[in-house]
Amino acid sequence: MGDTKWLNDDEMVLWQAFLTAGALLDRRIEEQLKAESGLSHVQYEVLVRLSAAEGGELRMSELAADVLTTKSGLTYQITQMEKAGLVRRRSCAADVRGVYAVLTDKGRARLEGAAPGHLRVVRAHLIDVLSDSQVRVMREGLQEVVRALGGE
Amino acid sequence: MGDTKWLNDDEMVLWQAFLTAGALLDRRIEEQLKAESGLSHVQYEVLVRLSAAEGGELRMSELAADVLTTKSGLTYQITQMEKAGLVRRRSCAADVRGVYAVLTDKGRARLEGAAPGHLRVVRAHLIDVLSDSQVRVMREGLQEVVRALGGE
DNA sequence: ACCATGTGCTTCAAATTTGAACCACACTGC
DNA sequence: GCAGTGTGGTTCAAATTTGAAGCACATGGT
Repeated sequence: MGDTKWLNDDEMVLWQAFLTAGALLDRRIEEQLKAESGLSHVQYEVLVRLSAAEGGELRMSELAADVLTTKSGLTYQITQMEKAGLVRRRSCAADVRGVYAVLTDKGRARLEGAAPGHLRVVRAHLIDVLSDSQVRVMREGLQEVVRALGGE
Repeated sequence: MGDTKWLNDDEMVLWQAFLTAGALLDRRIEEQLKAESGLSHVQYEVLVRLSAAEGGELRMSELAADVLTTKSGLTYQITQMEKAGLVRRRSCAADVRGVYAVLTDKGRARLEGAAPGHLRVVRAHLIDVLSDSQVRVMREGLQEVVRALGGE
């Protein structure tokens, strides 16, 4: 199979910036969230998804897919969060194997406490450094990338 | 400290797509690299940086910064890679505390073997799904984000 | 009803990551 | 010279992630 198509300068820089931005931003978010609310980013995302869902509950598998983690990874996190009282498990009536993760009042409160600070970080380092048109173009580009990766 | 400035639709979608694209792409890369070359993404990046450096060697701290990992994280990886013969350590003449990570021939060969496959994944899921103008805008936008995060 | 196969979640051990010590040395100013 | 502070790397234990099994049940076809 033939020659490798290397990246040109723009492409190279884009790829590098994509990796760097992702890593640094994640780092900041992780720090901020842990310091200010005692949550990891995954846990925060779990709370977000649950609070947005009907009745504040979701099946484990769906939640795992939503927060982009593995099944076993989610099992671990939900166990932690259950110990912390942010979430509880409820078994599914229709399917005995099924499990719902349910947001508790404490969980919802924690999310509400954490959201503003989290938002500030996302704004400060991502959204607010971009112009409206950059936001639009990047939104479309990234959606395309997600599509290419089979993210629905 | 007043009200929280929430994200509008475009911003929300951008942020979500950014997270999703990053996570999914990383997953693909990790799989592909491990399957085809027995490397993790971090290890691949280490090889890339070393091969690009003068004499194929870099100080541990600089390398850690380059590949966006922590000092202890790099120590661990370099130890693994040293066992695999991809890299070796050399102590620094000027500063007794200093350590260089040095690329071995085997390491360079491994990188050369891995690069084409890796490139293909990056192209297939990121670069080639974007138009030239999207690449330019996203490059600039992401560089701005990196700057905002203090990535030099 | 029954078997074969698939699903949903958990469990397990191994690999990796994290962050806080820690050690040995470099450097600065006194 | 030398105390005080900073740096470069490593070490350590704890937390998390990963992927392969495993388990118990659901489902479709016969």
